[in-house]
This record gives sequence, structure tokens and C-alpha cells, in this order.
Amino acid sequence: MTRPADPSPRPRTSLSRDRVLRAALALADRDGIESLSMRKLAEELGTKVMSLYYYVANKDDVLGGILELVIGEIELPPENPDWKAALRRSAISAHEALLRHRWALGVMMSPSRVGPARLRYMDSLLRCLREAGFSAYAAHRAYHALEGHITGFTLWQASLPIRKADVPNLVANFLERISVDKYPYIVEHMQVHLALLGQEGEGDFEFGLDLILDGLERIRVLEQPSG
Amino acid sequence: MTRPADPSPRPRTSLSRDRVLRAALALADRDGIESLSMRKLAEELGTKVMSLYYYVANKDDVLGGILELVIGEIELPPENPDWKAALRRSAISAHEALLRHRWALGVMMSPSRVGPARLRYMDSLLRCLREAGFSAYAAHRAYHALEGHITGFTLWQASLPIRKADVPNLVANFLERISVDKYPYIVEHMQVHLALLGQEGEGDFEFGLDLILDGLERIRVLEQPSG
DNA sequence: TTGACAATCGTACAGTGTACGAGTACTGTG
DNA sequence: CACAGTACTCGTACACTGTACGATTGTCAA
Repeated sequence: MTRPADPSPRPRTSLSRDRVLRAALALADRDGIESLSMRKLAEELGTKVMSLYYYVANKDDVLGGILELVIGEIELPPENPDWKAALRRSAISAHEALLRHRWALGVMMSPSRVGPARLRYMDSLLRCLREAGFSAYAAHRAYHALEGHITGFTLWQASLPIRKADVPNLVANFLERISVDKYPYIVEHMQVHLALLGQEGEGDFEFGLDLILDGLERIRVLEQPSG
Repeated sequence: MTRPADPSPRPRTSLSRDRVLRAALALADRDGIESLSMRKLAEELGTKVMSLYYYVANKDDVLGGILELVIGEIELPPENPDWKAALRRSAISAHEALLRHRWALGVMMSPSRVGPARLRYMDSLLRCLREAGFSAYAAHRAYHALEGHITGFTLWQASLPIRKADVPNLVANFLERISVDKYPYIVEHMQVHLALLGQEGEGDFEFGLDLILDGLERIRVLEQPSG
């Protein structure tokens, strides 16, 4: 970046923090976060391990960095008078981003990994609620309820097999393993899963989301009966 | 060390799968899951590493085992005509168990770690819903909404500092680090957190839980207008 | 030319999970 | 009693991890 010209002895596209993080993101998406190692990352970038440490403090820094990239993909709630629609849209966007990068939830759990992208996201959600008329206290609770549903539901979904085509076989194996008469309701639950498999979006996430949003609307109205 | 005081056909052995898992659970609670290693576990038990592998297939088996122990701590919904109260109680119990063992959520995220304790827990929740009059389909959605809130909310709570006494300082540090005018709503949010710190149980978990339960009740009534 | 700085990387070390097989202790059977 | 078989323990080794430290090179300003 300090060299604008590109004379002949210019080495291959040099390293940068951004390139390192982007490669790490791609590697985590491809091979899973648990197999993301500094050595593999270096190899992917065509360099050696210790070169990475010039741009990155340590592996934790890498993890925090790629988490920021993921959160940056989330669509922030627009400046919309319809707070419910705005929050709904942003929540679904977050859900999709977390599903695209299933490892992100695990990374998020390590404490105090709060970068600017995450701050911006949090702040925009809170702003949306406050401008919708929620008190600071109610916005606090609403925020946690929403965030809880997004991460919690996605976590369950993310810990299931990825490819839809694999699901029937896995469910069948599962049903064979467990004793059907011991867990009848699980069997039924699995059958519903199988039946829903045909649909495009099964809408389970939106179901819980709307449960919360509708509940919040009722709270909000109670708080501000005059409008 | 091995005293044949036990006259039963099996001689008393110092190690056992249960002892291994229980030690692992204690170690994870004490030092955090990321510092739980097979070597430390062996040392804690007064043996050598490879001896563990007689009782345990691999480390993944250990993780699955201690997760089962945690889930076993959850109070199952009682056979109660009041399904809402029953589910509420069980959900709170799950929340508490997961807070007692904050690493458990991370362990749960690895796919297909489903043992008998988890099956029993799932089945009892589903049974409670079905007996409350929910259709198989509605129970399916309700189950995921509930489970999502439990894990999601707890995940957020668990990724925060543990000791309540530490919170004010951490929040203060945090507020210093971020630019106050850039994220005004986060600042406000933190202030609510600080203000709520005095209360015994702040009830945020129950707030979202009741949002869902009330919403479910409305769904259920719609499904069964006659009963 | 000299000195400063940015960037790359070789080596080394402590730590991890676990495969393999040797060793030991105790069992039931002759 | 002896002996074979099983249940259990563990030493060694290997591949792999993150990263501390310092040497090395390339580029620039003075």
C-alpha cells in the first residue's frame, strides 16, 4: 500500500490483514473452524506461518476478525416507521448470515469478542426499538429476547447436518438407534421434520420470531397507550 | 492402593467411566472447557493419560459424556395439567443448569451429540406440549421456539463475565473504550444493565420465555377452540 | 553510504490427542 | 497348585497445534 508503483521485482500480492482474514474466513467455511490452523492459513496464502503474525496478534485475533466479517454481512434494520418489519428483516438476515457461516456461533461464545461491526449491529437494533417507542428498559428486554432467539434457534439448526439431501437417511438411522416406544414423541417430532423437508423455507425460525415480535408489540402498546 | 476389601466378584478398580466423566466435569467447571486436556484429566485422577482410554473412546466421548451429565441435571416438566407452568419450570431449570456449566453450550454445538439424557429431556418437553393439546406440527414449532430461547438467551448470558462483582468495572472499561456518541443506544443499554444489577434475579430470561409461552397459548387456543 | 524501518520467515519449544503394543494384576479352570 | 485368559495400566512415539525469539531481507529517507 505504501508502494504505488509496480516495478518488475514486485513480489506477489503482498500480505495484509484483510487478505489474511478473508482467507481465514474462506477456510473456515470450507473445512470447518476446528481445522483452521495458522499453518494451513499460511499455506493457503502462499507464505509461512510466522509471517502472519505481522498482521495479526494471535489466533484469537484471527477468530475475532472473521467473526466481525460475518457480522458485517448482516443487514441492519432500515430507518423504517414499521419497526416490526424492520426488525424482522434484520433478524432474518442475521439468521441467514449465521447459517452461511455455521462456525460463527461457536466463535461468538468466547467472551469479550466485541468489534465495531458488532457494536454497530447492536446499536442499530436498540435504536430501532427506542425509536419505535420502547422505553430504555423495555428495549433492553426486547433486545435480549430477539438476540436470544436468533442465536439460539440458529444454533440448533446449525448443529444439524448441512445438506438437506442427507437428512432422511440420518433421521432413519437415528430412529433405528433409539427405541421407538421409549421416546414416542421424538419419533413423531422427527416425522414432522421429514414431512416439512419438502417445503422451501420451513419457517420455523420466523414462527418463533413472530411469537416474540407480536409479544413485544403488545408490551409496547401497553407502555405507550397514547401512541 | 487397590484394596480388595470388596468381596464382590468384581475387584474394586480405582478408575471407572463414571469417575473419569465426573472428574472431567469438575475440571471443566473449574478451569474452563478449553483447558480440559486428557493429560490434566489423568493427573487429576492420579493416573496416566492412556489409562483413560480404556474407559473412554476419545476426547469427544468425554465431552459427550459430561454434556449428558449436565442435561441430566435439568428438571423435567412434571405431569401437570398446567402445561405453561410445567414448561416454564423446566425451561428455567435448563437455564440454570446451563449457567452452572457455561461451557456446555459450546459442547452442545458439535453435531450429533445426542445421548439418552438429552433424548429423555426432548421427549418430555414434546410430551408436555402434545398432552396440552398442541398438534404434532404445533408442538414441533413450539419445541424449537422454546429450545431456541433457552439456549440462545443463556448463550448470551454465558459469554459475559461470571462474577457479578466484576460487572461494573467491566462495563465502565467498556464504555471508556467505545465512543459514546457513536453508539448512544449501547451506552444506554449498558446503563440499564448496571441499574438492574442490584436486583436478585433480573428476570430477562423469564421475560422472553413468557413472551413465547403466551404466544404459544394463543396458538394452542386457536387450534382447539372447543377445548 | 548509513541507519531506520517494514516485512518475511527458520528454528525451537511446550502443549495437544491418540495409535500401538508391552507390561501387570487378577480371574476362573485344570 | 499351575496355567491360560482376561481386565486393566501405562511408556513411547508421532503428528499436529500456537507462538516466542531472533535472523534476514528489502525499501526508504537523510
